[in-house]
Amino acid sequence: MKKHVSLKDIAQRVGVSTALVSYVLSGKEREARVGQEIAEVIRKTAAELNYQPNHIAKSLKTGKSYTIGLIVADISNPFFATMARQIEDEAKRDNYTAIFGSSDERPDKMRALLDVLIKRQVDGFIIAPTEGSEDHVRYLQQLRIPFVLVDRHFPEIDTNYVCADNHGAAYQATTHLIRKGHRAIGLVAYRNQLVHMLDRERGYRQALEDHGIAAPQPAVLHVGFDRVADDLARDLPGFLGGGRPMDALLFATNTLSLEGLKRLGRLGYRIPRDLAVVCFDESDPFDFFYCPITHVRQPVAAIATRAVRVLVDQIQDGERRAEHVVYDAELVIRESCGG
Amino acid sequence: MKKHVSLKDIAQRVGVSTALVSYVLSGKEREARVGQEIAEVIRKTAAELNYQPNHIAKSLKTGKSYTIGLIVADISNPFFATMARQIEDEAKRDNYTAIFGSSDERPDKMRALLDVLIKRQVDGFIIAPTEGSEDHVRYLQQLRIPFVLVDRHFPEIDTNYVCADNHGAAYQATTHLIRKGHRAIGLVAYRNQLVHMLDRERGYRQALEDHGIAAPQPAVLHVGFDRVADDLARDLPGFLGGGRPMDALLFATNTLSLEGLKRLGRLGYRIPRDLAVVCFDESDPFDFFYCPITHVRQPVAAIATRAVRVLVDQIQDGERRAEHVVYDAELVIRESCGG
DNA sequence: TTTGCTAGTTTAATCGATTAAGCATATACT
DNA sequence: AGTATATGCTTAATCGATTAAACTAGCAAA
Repeated sequence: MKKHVSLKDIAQRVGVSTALVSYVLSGKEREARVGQEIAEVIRKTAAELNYQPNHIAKSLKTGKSYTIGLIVADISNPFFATMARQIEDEAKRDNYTAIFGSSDERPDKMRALLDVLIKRQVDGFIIAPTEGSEDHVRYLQQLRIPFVLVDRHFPEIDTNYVCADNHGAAYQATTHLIRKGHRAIGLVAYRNQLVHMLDRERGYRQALEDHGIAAPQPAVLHVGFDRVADDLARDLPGFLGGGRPMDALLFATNTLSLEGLKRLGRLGYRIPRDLAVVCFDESDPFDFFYCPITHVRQPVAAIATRAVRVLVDQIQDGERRAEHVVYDAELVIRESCGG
Repeated sequence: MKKHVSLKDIAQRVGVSTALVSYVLSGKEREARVGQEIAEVIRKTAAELNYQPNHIAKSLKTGKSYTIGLIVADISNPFFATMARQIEDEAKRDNYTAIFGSSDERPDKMRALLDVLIKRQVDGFIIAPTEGSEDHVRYLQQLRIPFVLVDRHFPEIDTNYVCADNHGAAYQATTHLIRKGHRAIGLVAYRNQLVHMLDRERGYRQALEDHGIAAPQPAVLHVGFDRVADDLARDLPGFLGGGRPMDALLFATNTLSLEGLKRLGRLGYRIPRDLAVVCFDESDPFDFFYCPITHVRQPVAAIATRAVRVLVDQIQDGERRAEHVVYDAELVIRESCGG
């Protein structure tokens, strides 16, 4: 059992040059004017030997790996896992395959992943960039490697990006809480400067302002990415029960939501009786909570498929200008904001 | 801005042959007796030019891609997403990178994925094989491509595998239900012949038998993988309320659990009052359910890291005999089985 | 002076596929 | 007959790195 069947093996067996075999098997027989009979023989022999072209050799020669590097914060986070799946499916349509890596929201890890994948000659990247990774993004631009940012992006850098309308989503969620009669509405967000997080905060504040409601002091509880549970345990009680007690909370991500809901339970809050809640993202628990949770559904599938499209377009035409795609998010109304 | 810096560029700049550069940059300067000064110059120049070795060229020459193909049922399923993340981290220790693909439990898709990844010259596979993919597994054996099966395996084929003790886990879960006083215990499982599913069923039956309890008729509700919600909607009521009504259910996977719990809610069952429940796998909702769910926690991290270890060992020594690793699962007791 | 060794470096083949260019031979056209 | 064109196939360079083998000095020993 030979380890690998190459063009050469087929060529020898048929008694022709490897060139001819290559032409036939890569569908160039018309352009290369290959004879009908010999083409048939070649095809048959290839099938007999179960020839599998060596994609690596092809890549080396053509300079195209048909591989997409996918860098997210954490592939085990359902938000990114779902996105990964959609990207996989969409990429397959164009014969692309994805290699993934998790940055854990750390710019150094992100950079390391970029370098590993650049060495592997990926044709382009789909990236949920970490905070403080502006230079790494510029680095990709210098190298002229196509990429699309998803979920977040950097307003000061002109790049492709595909994301949800975070401002609008937060605005809508906050407005919903206001309509339901809540006035002391707090936001629980990550302590970072990424635009998706800031937009959520801005959308939230804008909604309060537009409805003539003063933001609580403080209005936002900032939580560290890698210490969500601890920070919430320490800070949530004070945040909720400050000068003027909160009567509603908006959680800015699925992870924050889950930890927050757990903590609220331990603190004895009943939802929506003691506190109304809206969460960002989707999460199975939202449906299973004793009080189903009103949440902001991001169009993950649309973001993923569009990101692939934009990337593939960019790969095929490196000169095309950056695309900025923003999808509306949807407020899924359940029962966590009261009647 | 040059697209790519190669060994040649460095060689020209320094005024030596590419061989020398290669020796220095791949740490072979001792064996190749490269001069100290020139080695320094080469290293400095490489750094200046930000040289990134072309991994593809290297792979072509060495025949090693340092890439692992990961094939699971669905990367967006938290069980597999978590596994993917652990595999990513463990593989990185040995400089391996993972390419993933989702089979959707379909053997044809699995085969297609195998072929795509074989063409890409992955050094080995970690696979959660689909039902009916025995021939594809044998195909890998014929090609002498190292692989490790995870989660499931084929008893009749001698391969590496790493999985949980499904029989023991189901036995333990069922025994727990019995101890809690339940007698009419049903199992909800996928309709397939994969060993992990059969083992769960066998463990369940064995526990009943060992405790002198007759299995309900029917004892198992079989559900199609791609029609979980529909099948449950149609069959669950009859299954529960048959001749002798069920007083406890064991769900064989996380997806079945979630759909099952939803359906039970709609049917008006209160847990554990009307029905006790134990679920397989972990899932965020289990903690958030109005009645936290007793469940079987599989050692996903252990399975993933061990699978990588076994695979890497196999890659390095193709002759080593197949390893069979079975990890105990843990019953996490919550409140869904009554006091 | 010749031989032998060592250190330092280059040469060139190789991995497997792609593809421009070249070389025959056959047929068509004037 | 002589030239042009089409057909069918091969040659050989190439992608970028690896590495066995060859080569060149320089120096020591005999």
